Amino acid sequence: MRYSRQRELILKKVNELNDHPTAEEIYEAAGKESPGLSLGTVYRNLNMLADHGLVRRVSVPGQADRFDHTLHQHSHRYCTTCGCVEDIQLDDAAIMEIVKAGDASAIDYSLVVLGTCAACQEKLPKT
Amino acid sequence: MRYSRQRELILKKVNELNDHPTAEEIYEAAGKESPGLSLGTVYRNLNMLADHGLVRRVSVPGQADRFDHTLHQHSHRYCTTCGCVEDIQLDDAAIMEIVKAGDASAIDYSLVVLGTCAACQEKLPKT
DNA sequence: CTTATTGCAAAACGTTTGCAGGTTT
DNA sequence: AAACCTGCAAACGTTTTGCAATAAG
Repeated sequence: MRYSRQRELILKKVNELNDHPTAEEIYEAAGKESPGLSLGTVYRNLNMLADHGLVRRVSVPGQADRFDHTLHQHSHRYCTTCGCVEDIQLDDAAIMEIVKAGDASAIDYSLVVLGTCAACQEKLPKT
Repeated sequence: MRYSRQRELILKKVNELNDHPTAEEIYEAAGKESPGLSLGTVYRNLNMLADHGLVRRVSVPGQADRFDHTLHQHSHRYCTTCGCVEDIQLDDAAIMEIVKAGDASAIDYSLVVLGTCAACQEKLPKT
């Protein structure tokens, strides 16, 4: 992979926007710093970076893919109220064990939990 | 939800095609039995059926959604070689426990394992 | 008779791709 | 100079939507 200004910028933005930006959001953010940047380039680079393990792709059912600067295996919660995506801390090693018990060929897994984020839980008090 | 011939047929096809058909595949199959059926109607009905819990939507990263007649919680394997999707038997209760431990708000989860299906493992012997 | 549902076609959406020109090595 | 990367725009596959016509209750 040859160096390019655009790729460096895109990677920087994925790290800066440490929520889980979509390609579109990365495009917006990076475009301010590099006018003329094209959305196609953002997609091409995100794919390359993901292939090389420099960012993680987070696929949320029914949504645009998101990109995560955190590289180690971890799971996500999709908030069914506001639609945000956040990292959640699960015992991923234990899950991987269960997964391997059911399918020895497993090399990875993607786990998205449906739930409610902290912010939305406050807004919907059920005291 | 009012009765409709098309909806009944679509539900029947999801049950008959007990692999994990996409909307397109259901459209093909149902179209033979009901010429003039439109793809839009298939999508509308699959959404309705899924909302009412009569079918399950299976979202596989980067692919068209698939629909599953099996209603209870269960996980899937996406074969990284041939791209097929199959049910896998995991200890889902144990996973749900781990999930709830990490996120008390969890109401459901979607777990897709990346691995190799039985057919592909035979074709790639590593004896 | 009222309202849900249909077929159709157009469009929305996220993403990929072909190409000609520019950049990196 | 060769290979890679870019911007642009067109195309892609999937899914949703507006509409007038039809079917269900």
